[in-house]
Amino acid sequence: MFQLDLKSRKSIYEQVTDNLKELIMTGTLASGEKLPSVRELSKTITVNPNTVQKAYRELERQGYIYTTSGVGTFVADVSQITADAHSLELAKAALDDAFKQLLFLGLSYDEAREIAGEIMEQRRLSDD
Amino acid sequence: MFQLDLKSRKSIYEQVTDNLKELIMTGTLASGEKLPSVRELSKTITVNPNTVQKAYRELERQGYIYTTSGVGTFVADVSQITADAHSLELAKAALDDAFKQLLFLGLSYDEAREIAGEIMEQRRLSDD
Amino acid sequence: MFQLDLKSRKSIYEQVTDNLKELIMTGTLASGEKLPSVRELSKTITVNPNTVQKAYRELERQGYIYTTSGVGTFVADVSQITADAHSLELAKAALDDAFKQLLFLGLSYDEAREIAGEIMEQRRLSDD
Amino acid sequence: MFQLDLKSRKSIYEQVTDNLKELIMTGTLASGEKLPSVRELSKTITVNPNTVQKAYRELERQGYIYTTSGVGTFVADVSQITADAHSLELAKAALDDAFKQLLFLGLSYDEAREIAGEIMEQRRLSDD
DNA sequence: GTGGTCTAGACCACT
DNA sequence: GTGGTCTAGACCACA
Repeated sequence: MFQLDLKSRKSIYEQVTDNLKELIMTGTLASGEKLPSVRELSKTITVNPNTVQKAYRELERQGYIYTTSGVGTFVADVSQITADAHSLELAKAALDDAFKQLLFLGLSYDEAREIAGEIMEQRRLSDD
Repeated sequence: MFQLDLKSRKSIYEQVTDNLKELIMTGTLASGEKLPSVRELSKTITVNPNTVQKAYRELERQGYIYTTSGVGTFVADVSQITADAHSLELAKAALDDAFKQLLFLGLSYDEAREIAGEIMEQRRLSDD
Repeated sequence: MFQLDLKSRKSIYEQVTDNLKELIMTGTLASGEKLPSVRELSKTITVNPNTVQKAYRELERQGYIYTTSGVGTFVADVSQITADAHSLELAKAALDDAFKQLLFLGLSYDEAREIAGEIMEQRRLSDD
Repeated sequence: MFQLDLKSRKSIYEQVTDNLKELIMTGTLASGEKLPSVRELSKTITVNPNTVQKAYRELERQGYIYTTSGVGTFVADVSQITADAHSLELAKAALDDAFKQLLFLGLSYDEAREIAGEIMEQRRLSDD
């Protein structure tokens, strides 16, 4: 389930965040479902509890989960999630950047476009 | 020319690297052309010389520029640049990540795909 | 362990890099083992932390070590290391150069060849 | 004749020195023969005169050439050149270093040894 | 003038 | 605690 790469330049909490976000958005973690506790998850994936904590906080801030104090953390109703302008701009910039990376690697525009197409195609089934 | 954002998550030297890479790959800086000296550029963009140097070094390592000791730094023959497997994987992962960001923002697959298409289309003209 | 020569033409960070590379490739530092922290090593060998960092960064780029953010630096799986064409050419050129030096010192071809043989023989035991 | 690589990390004066040394040691420039003047050579190979000057000084210091003031620079009797202990140690260290580079690139000992053998074999004909 | 290295000291994000 | 970045200022070799 969880794909953590300690050798990656991405910080661990970010990887945890992304993993959970993916599980939520693909419905593997259903709306209203209870998430494992911080301590539990940190044991499962052998990561510092503070790191998991930070991931949970981040997801809550972004509206993907919510916490009922003393009870636990639960998956929010993701159908309500809507792109705020700021996050959208960030995501667009990230995509532009990534595409630029492909181009600047020496690929032709068409090659880069095809590779991008393949990558996005693989996301078609797993989402939405 | 140079777009530096001190608040960005991207480090300064990385932004300098990317800016120069873009200028080189779009031909604004022609092959063989002399780059501004480290000190000169550092003054122009009001950044520490060490930071500029780090960017230059990175670009040299990646084959975009070369240095003649005591003379200066020059744009390499970018037509020879070829994507090594490792960098290609990184770029692909970055693109996948960025596309995921779009999807997880609540956009439908088709919406995300269209936005991505527009972004990439804008890169068609500026590059080869 | 560490042989640093401040008078050498080789820069310090390069000497640190080479020293560590040798320790890694000979197995003295085992795969997965934690390297001393940048600050720690810098104290041990009385060198500025930035210098050590530069060495670590270089080793990471070359695949000998990897970093887990906030945790530390570790020895990578060196059995996976494979010579890229560019580095191989550089190494070959360096060897050709060194052998030329011997010849140009006035030694006969056979003398130079014998000396070279002895030097390389001494590397047989310490490496795989 | 002259192989200069401005993109190389080797300084230019060093490359000039090595080139001349090779021409001398292979007999292409015979003992007693007059070398081109500094200004002349600097024009021929389009290099700063100071750089050529430095190369000549270095060669003179090492005994490969001698200058008769006002007359010109001449090739010395290289059969008399004999390896001083210090230079020999330096050359040996360089060779050891280069061979280590090969090994640390992931090559097996035997592979490295074979590559080294090929490189040195190519020097057999051109020298001595 | 050029790039390259080193030190000292500071700040940051992450675990 | 960890690594990563940045600044300031200095020194060096090379052209």
